[in-house]
Amino acid sequence: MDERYEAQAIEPKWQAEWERSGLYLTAEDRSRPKFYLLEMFPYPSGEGLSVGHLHNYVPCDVSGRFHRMRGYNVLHAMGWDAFGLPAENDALLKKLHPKQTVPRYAANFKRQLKLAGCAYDWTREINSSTPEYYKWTQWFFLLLYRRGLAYRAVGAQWWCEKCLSILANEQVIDGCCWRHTDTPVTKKELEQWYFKITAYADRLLEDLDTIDWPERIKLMQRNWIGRSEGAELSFPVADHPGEQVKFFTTRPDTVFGVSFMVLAPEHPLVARITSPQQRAEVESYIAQARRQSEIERLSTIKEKTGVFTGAYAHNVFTKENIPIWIADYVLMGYGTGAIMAAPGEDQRDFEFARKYHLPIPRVTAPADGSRPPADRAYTDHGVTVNSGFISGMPTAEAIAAVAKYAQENNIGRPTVSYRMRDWLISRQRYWGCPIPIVYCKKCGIVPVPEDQLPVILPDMVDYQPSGTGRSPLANLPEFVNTACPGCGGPAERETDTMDGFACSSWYFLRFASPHETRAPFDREAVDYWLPVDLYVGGAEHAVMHLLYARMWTKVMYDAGLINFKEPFPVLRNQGIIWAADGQKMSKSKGNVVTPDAMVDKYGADALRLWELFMGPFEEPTNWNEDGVVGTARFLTRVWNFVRRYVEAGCPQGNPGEQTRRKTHQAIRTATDHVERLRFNTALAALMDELNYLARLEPAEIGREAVETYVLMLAPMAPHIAEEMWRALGHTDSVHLQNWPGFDPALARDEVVTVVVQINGKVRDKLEIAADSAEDQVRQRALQSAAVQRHLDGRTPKKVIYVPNKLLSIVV
RNA sequence: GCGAGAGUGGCGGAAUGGCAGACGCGCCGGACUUAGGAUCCGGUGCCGCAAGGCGUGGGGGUUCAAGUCCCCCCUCUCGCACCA
Repeated sequence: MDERYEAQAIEPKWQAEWERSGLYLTAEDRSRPKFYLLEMFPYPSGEGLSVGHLHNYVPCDVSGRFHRMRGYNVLHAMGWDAFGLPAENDALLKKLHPKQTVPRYAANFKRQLKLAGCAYDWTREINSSTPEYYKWTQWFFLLLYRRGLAYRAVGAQWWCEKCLSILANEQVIDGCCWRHTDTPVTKKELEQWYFKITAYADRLLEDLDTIDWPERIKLMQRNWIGRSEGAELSFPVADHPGEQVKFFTTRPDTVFGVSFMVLAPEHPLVARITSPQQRAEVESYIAQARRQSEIERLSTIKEKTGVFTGAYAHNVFTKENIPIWIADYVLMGYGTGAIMAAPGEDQRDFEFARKYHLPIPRVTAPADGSRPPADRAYTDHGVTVNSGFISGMPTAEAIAAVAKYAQENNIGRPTVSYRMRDWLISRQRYWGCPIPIVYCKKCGIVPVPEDQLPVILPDMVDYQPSGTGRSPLANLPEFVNTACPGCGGPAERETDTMDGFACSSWYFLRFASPHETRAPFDREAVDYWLPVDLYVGGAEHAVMHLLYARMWTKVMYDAGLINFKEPFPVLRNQGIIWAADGQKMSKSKGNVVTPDAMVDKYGADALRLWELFMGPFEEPTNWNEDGVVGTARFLTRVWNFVRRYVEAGCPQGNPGEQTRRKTHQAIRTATDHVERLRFNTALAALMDELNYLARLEPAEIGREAVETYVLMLAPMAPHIAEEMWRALGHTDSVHLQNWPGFDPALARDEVVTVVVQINGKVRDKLEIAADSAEDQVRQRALQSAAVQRHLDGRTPKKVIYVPNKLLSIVV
């Protein structure tokens, strides 16, 4: 071993050697237990990886290496989420083609991951923008189509002026585009393809209970799905025979308190029922609502506004005619776009009724007999009053009674409503997976037959989005014009491409058999490897990728393609690493720290250790380069410790009892903490052990302590561990060894410190043989001078003994 | 507004209701050095010469014992935000 630890000298050497020997290739030994470790599919951006990104990749790498040493067959592979708007927007900005930029960026990511010593089986690398991959994305589209889960519909949809494309609901954040957070989305009327994710709403909701995910993420999905039970009812419109207002309510028990109705301004009924006198006012209100941005419209602070249509609905329960209004607090996108207003029991309706002097009947009274508050709605459950046949019923009973009555009298039925809408997947952009559909005048919508897949994304020089609502592919006659697969006659191809999230909805299956050409995956390989044992990624995908991938998995399950219902039974979110200034790391802010710079300065192992040590894996924290100095220093100390031992001739040694105990305790702690992804404290345990061992002589340390130390360091600092392992005389890689086990008997403390408290204050500490009897401990304590001083002659009233920990005396 | 999470030394952070501050950074002192952003040794929550006292956002409570459990309040982060 060299006298000085030089990371730059040993790291490239071992990386080359591991690659040469195929150390990280996945073993296809299906007799062993498997461990499928996966990080979320990264989009390889032109900025490259920062030390922030590594806070995901390094800990995962440690977990993978750890599991490999524990005897698992580990699948850990990497690929690129290369299709989609981010890649295309970047290429447009740089006046290049994504076909050039994507491979270049991906290669850079790969180089950086290797630089950091992350162990992937690169023979399994995938790229969603290659025909070998997107052929199967198209195949899945057809699977969904066949199963009635892909359909075309016209509707007003979210449009981003910067993306020049339609977006899915999930991709609109605070009224802005998820990729352009300063750009409010607008609505555009287009015919689009949808995936029927709502058909899976209940299962997506229920199965959340079966998976081990952060509660926060589960909650976000539950809220996003937004299931609510209630009833759909309808009231006839007075003087408009045949017209009805259909509405959804979660509180059918309040129907007797309904004093007006409200429609969304876009509701189709508005045009048909508005009276001539009200027409001008109604139309101007609709125009104004349309002009408002989504943010303005959804602002809850804003005072509610609305306009009377001049029409009345007949409340079939009270037999009264009630006015129909339009107001923008009613959303066309939820329920039926119409509500019954029960101002006594709904705060929004209450505010609206107050403003426009509409009646506020009270039909729910608090169960305790008190009066409902006068200045607001009473929204809690209670007892129904002033409500005909349901008067006197508790709210829950009244809800059921009205739903039953409605059904029996053809007024409505109990129903469930969801906040989640179907997933809109059409994108009017070039850089995406072509939708495998053909339009024929004679046959209509015709799916491209499987044997004609993939529909190749043609090369295009001029691929700028047009903004017309059609993809640039529409400008390529040789792409558009085709023969109908059904009748052979002239037909046109679909020119929209798929949302990039389609590609990432099945990629986790592809890693099991990445080169399979006859199917998206090999069934046997998937049966062995899937589902993913540990999935790690950022929380920002809570309602996008994670929801979509779950849906596709359920579709595949239903189709009998796979035997599991959830793709990611265990999910963890790594904490975000902010820049040193507390802001997001970004090129534009000039605060990005690259792994390249850190490796250059301190070495990959030191960088890796700091990524692990800087804080709990799942907690966010700020980047602080000073910490890398600390872990680099630690590695130097390890180096010198092992070097001293090697230079002493690697003595078997005769370690004392305490040294052996320290060693076995360190193994116990490190094993437990790495298992639970508590890398910071696992490393602290190793540092602590080094502090103890480093002051001993080589013969006192002995081979067991040194070797287990190097083995435990191996997943975290693979290069230095390999170098030291070889220096200890081994010819095979440290990464092929077993993780050390510990002997609980050896790890057990023989002598423990028992704290003596008097009235809750620590007055003395006793060194006592472990598991001493209480009597002995008590006797020892009473002999203590400090204890006697503080007892001051008083007799103990009560004594509590916690074995091996504490003796608490109360006087 | 609603929901979730968090608040511990100068800093990052440790602590199944049982010695608060492990481990590291920084800082102070020392050793070795021509030199130090190298290495090694010691110290380092606050007040106090000491004995001791005080300390986990603030206030109350439960307990022999509270960073940890309960109630109220403050601050920060995230998510949702007229979903009928």
